[in-house]
Amino acid sequence: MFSKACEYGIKACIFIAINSYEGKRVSPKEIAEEINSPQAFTAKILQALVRHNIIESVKGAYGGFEVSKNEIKHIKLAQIVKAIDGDSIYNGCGLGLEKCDENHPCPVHDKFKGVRDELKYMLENTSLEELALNIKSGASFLKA
Amino acid sequence: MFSKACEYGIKACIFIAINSYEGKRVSPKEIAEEINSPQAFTAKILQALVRHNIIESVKGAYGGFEVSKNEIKHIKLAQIVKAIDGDSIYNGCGLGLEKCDENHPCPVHDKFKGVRDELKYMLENTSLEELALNIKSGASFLKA
DNA sequence: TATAAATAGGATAAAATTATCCGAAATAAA
DNA sequence: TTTATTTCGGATAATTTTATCCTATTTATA
Repeated sequence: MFSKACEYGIKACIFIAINSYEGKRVSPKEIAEEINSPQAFTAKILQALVRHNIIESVKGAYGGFEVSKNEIKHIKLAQIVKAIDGDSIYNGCGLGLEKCDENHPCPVHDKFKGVRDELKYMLENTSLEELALNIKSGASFLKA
Repeated sequence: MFSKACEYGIKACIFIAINSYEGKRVSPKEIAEEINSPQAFTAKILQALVRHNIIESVKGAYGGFEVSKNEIKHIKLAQIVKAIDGDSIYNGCGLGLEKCDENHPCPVHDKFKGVRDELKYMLENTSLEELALNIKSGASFLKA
């Protein structure tokens, strides 16, 4: 469904958000440990998220990654997914046709529409806040 | 969503089904042309589909790939997808956790449930027959 | 039985994704 | 201003996925 990079990106954002609530910046090292991901690879993904203005980084001593406390509730899963995997999950054809739309549908076009729309709705309506709070309360987990 | 191999596999099955209705066997060459895929790679996927008893192959002169006419309506997309991509699309965690279930859910576990169930329902209830008939009638297309 | 036409399958190669390493640049604090 | 800390970014490597090539094997027909 999502690439590894995207999975790491989502989990990283959640962990960063949790710490940002408490005014704490976190390093790629801490993040990688907490979400069980390769550190250097995770760092690359964090860079991409910074470039897409989803999270912020502060260089130098006492630096790290954070996300604006006010933004946490406004950041949706869709933004993170789009930043890392692009929008093929929304717009791409289920069978990989270059051109696939109502006028020239692939064999599963209509069948997929419902699934895709539900996925899209879910991604666009799930906020980082919601996911972070569930981790904090122990209702969900970032690693096995 | 699906791997390239799986996309090719689904399209190949549809084309084979269409021809099997008319008692015609088809070669990897014809298939690849019709579904716009690399021929040798497609041939490998056909072999896998044969091993999974989804399609049949006949070696030698006048041979080719076919699917039993009576089976076409009973073959579901789910079988093809499972044969090629495995069942990670059903059972795998959306965020890649080794262990992710009701008791130890990843952050998006519940959110994903609906999407995954709908996808599963769709794959299990869409028959090769239905897809093949839509291609025959010109309602959908195997390539752009 | 010989021949031509097909699939089967092993060995590689190319491309994309995932992952690692290391030095440069930035920054806070001593 | 120096130092320690930390992100940035380029280069490279490993792995997986996708793709190609070539030979062996099978089979219908002449």
